[in-house]
Amino acid sequence: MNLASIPDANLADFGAQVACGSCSMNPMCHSRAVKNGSPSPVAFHWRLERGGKLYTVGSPRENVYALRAGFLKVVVPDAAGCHIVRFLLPGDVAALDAFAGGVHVTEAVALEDCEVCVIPAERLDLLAVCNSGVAKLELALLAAGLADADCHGAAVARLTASQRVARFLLDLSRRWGERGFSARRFRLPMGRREIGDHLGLTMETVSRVLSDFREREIIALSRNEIEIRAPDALRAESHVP
Amino acid sequence: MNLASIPDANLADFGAQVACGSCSMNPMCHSRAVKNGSPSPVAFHWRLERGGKLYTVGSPRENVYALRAGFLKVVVPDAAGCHIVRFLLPGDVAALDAFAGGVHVTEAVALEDCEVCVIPAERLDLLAVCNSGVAKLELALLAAGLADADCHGAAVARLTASQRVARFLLDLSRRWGERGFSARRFRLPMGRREIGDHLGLTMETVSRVLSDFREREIIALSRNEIEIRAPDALRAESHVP
DNA sequence: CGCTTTCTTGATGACACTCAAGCTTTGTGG
DNA sequence: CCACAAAGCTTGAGTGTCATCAAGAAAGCG
Repeated sequence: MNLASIPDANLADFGAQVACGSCSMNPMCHSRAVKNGSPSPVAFHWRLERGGKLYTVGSPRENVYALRAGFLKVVVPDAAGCHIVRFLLPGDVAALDAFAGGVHVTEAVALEDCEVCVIPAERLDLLAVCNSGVAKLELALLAAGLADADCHGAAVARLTASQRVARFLLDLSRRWGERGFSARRFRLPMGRREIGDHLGLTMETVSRVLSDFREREIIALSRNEIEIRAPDALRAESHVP
Repeated sequence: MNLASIPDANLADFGAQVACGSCSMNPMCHSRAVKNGSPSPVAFHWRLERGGKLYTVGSPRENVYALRAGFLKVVVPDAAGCHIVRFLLPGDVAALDAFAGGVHVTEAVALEDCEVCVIPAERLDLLAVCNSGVAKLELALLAAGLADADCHGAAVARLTASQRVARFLLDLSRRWGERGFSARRFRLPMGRREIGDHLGLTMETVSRVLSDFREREIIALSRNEIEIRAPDALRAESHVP
């Protein structure tokens, strides 16, 4: 069954559904091979409760997932305190990290109830062999992830706390915007501690920086939601002086 | 011309030549398609002087490179001070970052005189279409790079200066070992400042940590060379207590 | 040999972490 | 519906690690 054929009623209780149009996997779901009768890449959908894990460290590569609704964090349980590698929004793809050794080196945890499109790895491999467009899509997704990771590493290594938080907010804003949602006002599905775990800061520091931005009227905050009042000020804050 | 067919005399002045056997691209050079008469992936070899750039930020995707001799640093010129994303040793592959947008988002600079196998992107794409093993190799290389980047990001975000330096040394040691060189005693082709730019530290801090390790007889140092005297102590130092 | 570059070492200070307490929101059971 | 508990957030005070500034030593290079 293809994504487009899922009746909306099944997802009625999800607020932020992604249109398939802005999903990273979209080109694959609509590839010529699929139209010509190849099995659809999406085997089925899966619900995941808040706190549930899509896959864990060490588990074998079985599926790739397109996040349809909800939010995930991708975690490296390496150091004490668990570093959060990235947050995934609807339309993002998870489980690309097992292409190397056939085993996951990270784990993906639901920040709230999620729904994902499950794409069996075998089926994906089959599609990639038949269709070079799919193979290129895989490469592009991985390369984009690599570029993001490198950029994030650079930021965490060199920037001050305010710069990191400013960047983080701008990044989230951009990604929401790319999906057709408001880039000025959006939900923050992760807690302060999780933002800190992502940016290499403590919960307290994140809270202090956000309070500072609020006092300077750069942002407005309500626990789980944020409004960016002065994007330019935020950009100025995020750059090296 | 294939790698194996290059007479050794051409490379006589390179000390640390990699055996093709330990090159990441090895499976591709010896793929069935190549044996059956497909064009060899390596179009030609290229020399690069110390300080020269293999590719720069914004340049289009033209080639992929296998580092045959010498050392490279991969740099994100994003922040002031230029963050060094990773160092490449002989046998490593460069220029994988342009698969996403078709444009490089990093640049690769030679730490000393280098020789690289130049693999035209078109030829690689062609091979990947014909041979799913090559396609899988590309994916595996990218996924491994992604895992490394995530892991490095986590380390830089959460570890102390000594922990980061210890990890860096152990990582270099492991990689030299994997290539058949001594994992106990090896060259440090990069300067202190460059180590710092990689680890998110200053030159001075790197120097202090190295001096400390030397005083504790964990390592022995001579500017460009290092001997790891107590690997276990280094491992202990690199872990979170 | 003098020059430049790189590395080392010291003193000082800033930024973010730690510890700690109070506050707000969320969830649960009577 | 309220009271209470639990979790998360905010804010403050003190401390430690690492950056900064600065000067001197060692190594490379013409």
